[in-house]
Amino acid sequence: MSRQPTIKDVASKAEVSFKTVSRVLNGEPHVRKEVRERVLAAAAALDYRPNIAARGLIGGRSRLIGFLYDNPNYSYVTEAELGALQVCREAGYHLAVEPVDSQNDVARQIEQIISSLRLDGVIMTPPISDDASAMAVLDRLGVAHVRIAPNAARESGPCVFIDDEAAAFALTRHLLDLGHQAIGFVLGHPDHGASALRLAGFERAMASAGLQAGADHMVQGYFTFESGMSAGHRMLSGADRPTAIFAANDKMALGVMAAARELGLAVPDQVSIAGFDDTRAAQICSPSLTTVRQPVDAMCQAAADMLISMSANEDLADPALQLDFEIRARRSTAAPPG
Amino acid sequence: MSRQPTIKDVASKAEVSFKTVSRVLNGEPHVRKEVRERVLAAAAALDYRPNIAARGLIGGRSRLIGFLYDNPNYSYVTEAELGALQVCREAGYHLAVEPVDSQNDVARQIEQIISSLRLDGVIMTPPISDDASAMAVLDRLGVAHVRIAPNAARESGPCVFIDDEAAAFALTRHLLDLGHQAIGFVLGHPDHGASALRLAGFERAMASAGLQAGADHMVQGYFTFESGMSAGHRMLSGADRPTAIFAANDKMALGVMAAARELGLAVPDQVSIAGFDDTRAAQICSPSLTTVRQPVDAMCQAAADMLISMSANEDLADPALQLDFEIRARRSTAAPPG
DNA sequence: ATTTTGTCAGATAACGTTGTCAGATTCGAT
DNA sequence: ATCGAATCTGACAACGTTATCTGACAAAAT
Repeated sequence: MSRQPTIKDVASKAEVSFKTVSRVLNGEPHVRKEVRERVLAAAAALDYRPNIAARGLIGGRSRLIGFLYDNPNYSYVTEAELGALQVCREAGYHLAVEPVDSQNDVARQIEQIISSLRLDGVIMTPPISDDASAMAVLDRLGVAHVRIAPNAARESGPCVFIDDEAAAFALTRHLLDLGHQAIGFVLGHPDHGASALRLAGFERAMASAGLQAGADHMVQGYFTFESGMSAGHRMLSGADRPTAIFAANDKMALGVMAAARELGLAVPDQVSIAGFDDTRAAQICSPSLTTVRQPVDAMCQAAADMLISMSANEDLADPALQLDFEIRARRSTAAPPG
Repeated sequence: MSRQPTIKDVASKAEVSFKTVSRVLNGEPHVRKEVRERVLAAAAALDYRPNIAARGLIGGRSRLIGFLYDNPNYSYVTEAELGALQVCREAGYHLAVEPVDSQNDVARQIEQIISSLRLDGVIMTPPISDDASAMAVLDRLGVAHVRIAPNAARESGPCVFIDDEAAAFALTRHLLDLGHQAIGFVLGHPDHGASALRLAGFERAMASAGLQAGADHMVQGYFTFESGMSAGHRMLSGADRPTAIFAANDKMALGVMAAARELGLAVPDQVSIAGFDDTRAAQICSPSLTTVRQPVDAMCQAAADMLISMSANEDLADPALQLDFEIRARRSTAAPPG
């Protein structure tokens, strides 16, 4: 276990001052090519790696990006993390993952995380990407941030999103095109910004077909399996049950599917079910679930890219980036019975 | 955006030298109670938080713990992360999450991560907790590490695990107690250490009942849904199909369940299915899956605790910590038909 | 009263890097 | 040859903290 080589070790090996080594390593100009190569060779020979703490101390830049979330959805978080991580690593940055408990004082938690870690920037995933107090803290501390799929205030700062409204519209159209008319909708968690947009897309598609979902075909859910199941029970037990149910996320759709099974209704023969997110479970379940794919990893890749540019004081080409969604039509949807 | 308060700001507010502040904040002795309280009050008033970079620079301790994984299982990783994170935060540490690609040179990747981040310690999750070259690098660099659920060399360093063999034994006993005799087994990924142990537990339980699984009732899987499905097809299409199948993890069990459904076999009436891990999907699926619960979060909490103690140069009470598993008997297992 | 011991507090040096500035060298133009 | 400008290089300070040493003071022992 030998000491890590420092910049001075490289300097003496390359027979230059340690400042010159610093210049070479940071790609600064004014170094002769011959010297540059000598330094590079020495650094490589010693397998030198700069001390991130020392760098952070002087420059204020920690080369650390925070990934903040409060999301019980495992696959979402992991996929998001992976996307961010990939970009970070390529740029020599690292990711500090920090769960936040949005029940308690979010602003305080975030302030703690930021100031103890001196993060260069943070990625805010839903639902905290819509937490106004959290955003206020970030602004006050002057910390760069990119929001993933926020609902409100897309103009007010960098963010990455898909067009939830258009996606919900497209998925509803898919159901309408199959011939469904009585379509139920399970609303998402009221605190998640996307919920309202998905509802709007659903309603617009219905209206475009001259239809309107009845009040008993619109049930509030909370993005959980259980809430989907109870919503499913409620809609499918009624007299005029819908022939298709669109749940605002996959977990609720799986809940609806469980309810259908308990009630002895075949999917998709008697009732079609669709979700939103394209989680792994949507691919695995039986029948596989028709859903909307959000490019979660690409979104977080883009976010990390933006933050790294920002911390290098570059201007962002586009602070509000919209990525494409994709409809994944699978086995859980089919033409209505009769 | 005002500058973060430094230790000197606290010092001048409390009217002591900045070194005294440092003493108070680090809980060092030789500070009068009155002074200590004055300093604490000043620190609180300024909302002072130490600069982690400066600390890391001087002490060599980064207060950063690495969480290394190469595991396609989302829920496992997230739950593990959460457990570690919780402990870290309480102790003022942070977690750097680093996926590793075990296809390529693991040792080199780890060396890069460690030396660029100066991690105080790393948590190694399966399957890399069994990668000998990775362990060799960690030893060489003198980085503290705790392995989660390793197979090999439990004596050779700190680790946390459950008794996979006993758990597989207990679950197999559960099937035997229900009256099953023809029990199939889907083996885990050969690179994961737990696979061999789970197989051993299964075989011991079978032997204890005077039984032995035939070769066509033992199929190699790879911990994926797809491998489980193909294994299920193979076992359930044969002439003497088993009345119960025990898959070495939940994903494969779900695959077996899908295969059963495709073959028109009712679960659990015609065939019982059991898994291992108690993933979220095991609770959600229909019928819900009988499985073994590993306390993944508790395991990682313990690992983080151990690393923090180690970085404070404390001795570990027990470098090889065994936690308890739990059998979750659910709806996917029942008495055999007939 | 004087010495010894112990407790408390401060001054100063380090940690490894980047920023600032000044000095040295090279080159082209007079 | 001589100067000016550009290019290159190095010395030194700075970042915010902890470690080490040294000094001041009080209490206890002579």
